[in-house]
Amino acid sequence: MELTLSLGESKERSLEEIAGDGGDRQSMGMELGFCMGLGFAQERRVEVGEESRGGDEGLKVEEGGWSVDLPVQLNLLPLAPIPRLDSTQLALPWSTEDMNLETPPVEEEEERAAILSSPIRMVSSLHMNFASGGGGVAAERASSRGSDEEENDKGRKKLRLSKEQSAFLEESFKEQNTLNPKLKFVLAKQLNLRPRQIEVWFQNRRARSKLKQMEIDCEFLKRRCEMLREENSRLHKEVTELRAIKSFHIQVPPTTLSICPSCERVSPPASPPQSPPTPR
DNA sequence: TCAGGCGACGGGCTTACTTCA
DNA sequence: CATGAAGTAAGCCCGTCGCCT
Repeated sequence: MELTLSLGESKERSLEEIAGDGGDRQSMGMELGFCMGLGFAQERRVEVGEESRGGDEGLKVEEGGWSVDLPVQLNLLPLAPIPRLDSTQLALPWSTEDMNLETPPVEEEEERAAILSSPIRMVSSLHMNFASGGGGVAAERASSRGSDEEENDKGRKKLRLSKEQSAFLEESFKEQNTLNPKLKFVLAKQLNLRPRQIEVWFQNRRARSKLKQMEIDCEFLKRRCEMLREENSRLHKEVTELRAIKSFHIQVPPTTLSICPSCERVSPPASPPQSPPTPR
């Protein structure tokens, strides 16, 4: 789905341009991308790839929605594509599915390297061990989930991540909303979850973030639409007035017209036509 | 009891890589 | 050796299910 909205006459960028050469077309497929021009003098731009990135951007996203300060052009863009690591390059010695967390397969050094190479510095600074009871009941349930699943193939086990686990993942997501294989395994190990769970969490998080962003954008567009409607009606009124003046101008010879010094409007001559024009 | 949140899953698509004729 | 088709693996998105609060 590519939503393109264009209002007004300001110059806009096409989605193709926005996507750029290096854009990941696959992930672009469902990204919300639109460009809205409103025909004002300045240009502002908001890039949306993650949830509500308020701050220094031209448009601030607040709890209640957008704080509108008359943007001219709004471009919602996907984040720059993040290069994926090939799993074969990583030479991971364990299966990507059903990893046995009881015996951590990541070498300490590898893990350290993954952490350091990752933009998620929180990972290294927090480096919690959720396996040692820090994760609470959910973590315990999570740790025993592997064997549970083998016993219980038919029904999917419902797991609630602990607050700590959620917060940790949230921090990771803020830094980078996509996973590379190494990071996935590092997070899985640190949170005592399966890599698949990390993967699913990120997928769901992206989906929900996108949904939330769309709601915000929708709200913003509604407001803009309303503002434009009001302006449109105001301009219509002005046009009507000008037309009335113009038609009057055609009927009355210019020599008989006068301009009111106070309101600067063209006034018809006072009757009778022989008398000098009197300002209104 | 009901609604919403959220973890989990399956299916479809794309991309990168490998194999083979 | 170069090349294109077919196969495979992995990741992502989307829609949905169903448990839990």
